[in-house]
Amino acid sequence: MVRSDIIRGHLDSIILRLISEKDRYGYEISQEISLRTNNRFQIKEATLYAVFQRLEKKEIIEAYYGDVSHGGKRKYYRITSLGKAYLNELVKEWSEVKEIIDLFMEGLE
Amino acid sequence: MVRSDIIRGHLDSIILRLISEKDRYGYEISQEISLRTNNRFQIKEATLYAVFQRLEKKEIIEAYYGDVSHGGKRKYYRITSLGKAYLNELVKEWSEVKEIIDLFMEGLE
DNA sequence: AAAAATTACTTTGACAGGCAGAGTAATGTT
DNA sequence: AACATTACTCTGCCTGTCAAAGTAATTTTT
Repeated sequence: MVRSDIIRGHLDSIILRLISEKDRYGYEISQEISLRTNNRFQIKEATLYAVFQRLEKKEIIEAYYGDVSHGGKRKYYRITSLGKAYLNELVKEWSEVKEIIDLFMEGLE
Repeated sequence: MVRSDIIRGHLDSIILRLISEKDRYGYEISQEISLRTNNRFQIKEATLYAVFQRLEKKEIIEAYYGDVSHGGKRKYYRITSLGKAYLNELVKEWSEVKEIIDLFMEGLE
């Protein structure tokens, strides 16, 4: 399990990416992250919903209620056009961050 | 300039790596980071000295005073054997973090 | 030689992201 | 009925980073 304070700051990217594939609800995203990372990383509930609030406030995502299938009512999120642009920036930023940190980690692997 | 909250959590690695090359003092590290990253990233003074305190407390680095050359007295840091082991862990962790985040950033570049 | 710039470190207080823990509510399973 | 699971919300705390202000010595400029 990867420490979450090392992923810190990249949660927006991860969540946005998943929402950009298709509209999703919180619980689904949480499970999808565990699944794709093979349980090497799990997002905490409190964190996930905090991210939603932040992104919604910035109009990067928007919410609508879906049907109640099983369990509580699902709140779906879709990415806005602003959000798509933002995600694009994040992707570029990530490749720059990788370069920079690699500069210092090289020769130690 | 890369946002520093995206580098957050990797400062220990960057600083430790530089100290592991040879004993260094704060100001030197700050300049070395700017230099190596070509000013794409600059560490803030307050942050740098906070990192030193944290690492010293955990016995990952240790300090000694060097000669006063120009400006204030230099406080040098050396990496301890505990620190070397820790740095090793950080390097491994970094490659895992890269893998995980890349999982979500793929197909968007 | 006084003034300004640079080198070098420290401390305080604030902010933001992440999280534990507790709670609400509906549905499915035993 | 009791329990497990799905699903979301809220409060209060912790930690890392940073702006701002300060101390102090040396070098450069005027």
